[in-house]
Order: sequence, then C-alpha cells, then structure tokens
Amino acid sequence: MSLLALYERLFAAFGPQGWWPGETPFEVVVGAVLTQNTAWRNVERAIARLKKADALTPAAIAHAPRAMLEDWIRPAGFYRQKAARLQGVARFVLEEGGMEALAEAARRNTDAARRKWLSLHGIGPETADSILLYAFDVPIFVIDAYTKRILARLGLASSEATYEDLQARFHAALPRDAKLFNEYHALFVALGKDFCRARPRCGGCPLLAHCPSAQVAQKAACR
DNA sequence: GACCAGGCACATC
DNA sequence: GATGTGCATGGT
Repeated sequence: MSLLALYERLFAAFGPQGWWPGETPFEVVVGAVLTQNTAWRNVERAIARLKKADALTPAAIAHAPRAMLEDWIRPAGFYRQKAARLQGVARFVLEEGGMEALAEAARRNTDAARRKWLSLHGIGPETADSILLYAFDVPIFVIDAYTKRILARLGLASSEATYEDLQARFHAALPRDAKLFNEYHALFVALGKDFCRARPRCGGCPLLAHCPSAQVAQKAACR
C-alpha cells in the first residue's frame, strides 16, 4: 500500500480532522509545546486558563512571573519545564518581530526557519514541524509516535526508522501540499487513538475493515 | 493502581 | 550513537 493510498483510506474512514484547533498562530505554538507527551484534553484546559488570564500572547507570556505561568499551565503537566520553554519561545517571537515575520521567514526559507526553531530549548523535531505546518501552513510533514507505530504495524516502515527517514519518505511520496500534510498527520493521530487501544475494538477499526494487510499486521502487533 | 498521553533534554555507558 | 530517566497532570 502506498502512502498516498493510505491517506485516501484514512480520509475515507475518519473524514477531515480540521487541525489545528487554535484561533491564532501563536496559540498553535503554545499548544505545540504544551502537548508534548500530554493528552490534548489537558492542553485545552491549560490554554483555557491562559485565555482567561488574558495571557495568550507572546508579550504576556514573555513577561509573566514564572510562578504565575506555571500555575496557568499546570493542567498540561510538566509545568515547570513547559513554563520555561514557553517563555523562551515567547521571547524568541518578540525578538524576531512577531508571528507574521516568522511566518514570512518560514515560507521564504523553510530549512533555515526550521533550524532556528530547533535551536530553541524545548523545541525538538516534532514541535518545530508542527509549528511550521500548523501555524505557518508550510508543507512539512510531522512525524509523531502514532505515525511511527502505525507504519510499523502496517509493515510500511521499519520500527527502527528515524524521524528524518520517515519524514523524507512522506516528502518523496506525496505532493508538497500543506493542506494534505495537515490532514494526513491529524488522521494518523485519529487512527492512533482508535487503533488497537483496546483489544475488543481492533476488529471494529475503520481502517482494518478495508485493509487485509493491516488485519494481518494487527494480529501480530496489537498489544 | 498501573499505564498512557499529539516530546525533549540531559546523563551515562 | 544508543539507551535510560526526569519531567507532572488527568483520564482510562
């Protein structure tokens, strides 16, 4: 099964996902940091608290007392680390002239922009690529734990494959289209949440229903 | 009461 | 370079 065929199948099964659920590009950035190893539900709580405090702007986060920021984002977990990361990112946004300037830079030279984001403390490959794709609409494919797991289970990639390996495969196999990359990654997450989460549900997975090779794979791989 | 969630940095070998 | 560990809350 090709990666494009897998996309068609996932889209048919789950429909459009409408990511990223943020009102502004900066909210996407904040969400990308807060969701690190964290359920989205808890990120939503933290973002709601930031909004309630009128603190969901680069300036507000950059200048907030650390303890106050920690308290606002507490529901998302790892709050000490994430408060430090968010303040670093907020300062970076201000220094670079704001989100619009950063969007412009990302579209002009994606590789340079990606390296710059990666140089920030707490911004790794997945977070950087999520920001580029979901905040700036730059066509770069986001690889996450679900993507790795699903591809391995479907026999479409080795479980040893690195982030860069997998990303290169998506870039080679698909048209360079931010909308497509956006939906595809979100569909992996949708499937990941559903895929073999509980044994009894495996048989009802909408992907497996149409995919004999996946049915074979899941017998061996489903935990 | 484990185990997991839309990772990352750092220590150690 | 590969592997292990801390970070922390909230749901299942």
